[in-house]
Amino acid sequence: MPELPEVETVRRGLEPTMEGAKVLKVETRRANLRFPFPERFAETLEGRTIVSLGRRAKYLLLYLDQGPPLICHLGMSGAFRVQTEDESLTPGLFHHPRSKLEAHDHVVFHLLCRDDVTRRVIFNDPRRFGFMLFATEVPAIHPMLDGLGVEPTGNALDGAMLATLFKGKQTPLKAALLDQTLIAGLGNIYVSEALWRAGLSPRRAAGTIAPAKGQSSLRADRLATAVRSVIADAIEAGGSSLRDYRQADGSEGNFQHRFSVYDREGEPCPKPTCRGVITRIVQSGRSTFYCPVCQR
DNA sequence: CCGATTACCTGCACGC
DNA sequence: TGCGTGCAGGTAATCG
Repeated sequence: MPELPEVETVRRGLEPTMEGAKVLKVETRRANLRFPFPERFAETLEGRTIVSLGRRAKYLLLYLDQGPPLICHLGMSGAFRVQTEDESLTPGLFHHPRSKLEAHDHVVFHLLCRDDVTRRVIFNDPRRFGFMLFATEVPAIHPMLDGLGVEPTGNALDGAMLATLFKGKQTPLKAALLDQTLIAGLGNIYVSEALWRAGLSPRRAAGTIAPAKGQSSLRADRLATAVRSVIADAIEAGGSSLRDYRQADGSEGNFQHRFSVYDREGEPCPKPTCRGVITRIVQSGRSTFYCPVCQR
């Protein structure tokens, strides 16, 4: 489900509830998600105060007043929702620990929030590709985070850096952009969108965006700009809501209405002067959407 | 080492 | 209505 913009939206959505909250109790309703929960998962969290919420690529980080941060990954279908005690508990079931839980609610955090109200933050993940692990150090060192590439937020990623990262690579641009060790946070949707904005074919060999000797790095510059802009636009729109994905407050993101090519097979290319038709191809087992006319 | 494929899981849309 | 098939935003293990 969530690529970087969705995880950032989740982080911002949870922040008012979780930042400064004390963890009263943690329930896990099965032994594992993608991986087993860490040893003493609940006990380690209970009694702690959540100092702040961070994000690295598609990883959500809960910084605690003591001990290493909790690393959360939403996988394909993970989502958080917040319940306030008053509205969540059915009369007659007051304080019943299982009230209002739904299928695939795997983790329940009982929190005493800064405003002195008790709330529950519930992690739901039908496919269970998500996971929760403790970092081994503060701020957030973990094998899972080692080797992650540059964030496509901010200004660090520019044409020169992209050209260097992709230099000599024969692999298609689609695969190179999905490689989290190069750029961290892009997923299947935003790779298609960024390549359309850049006017570059997903099939083009990644190494060929580098400028020839003495030439300007036009392609690399265009691609870097496209990646940064699509990520920034998607964050600003609150991410994309597909299928069952919702923001933590229950509202939907808006960016799915602004897809130029993703899931638009057969539609005309939205580029004003282009007569192309959006085409779906499969690359390394996953759908890519692009316009074969204006993306070269 | 590299890149491509498969596995992990459930739900849903679709065709018959 | 039911059943089989394919597909879905993730990463990691395996294969050549």
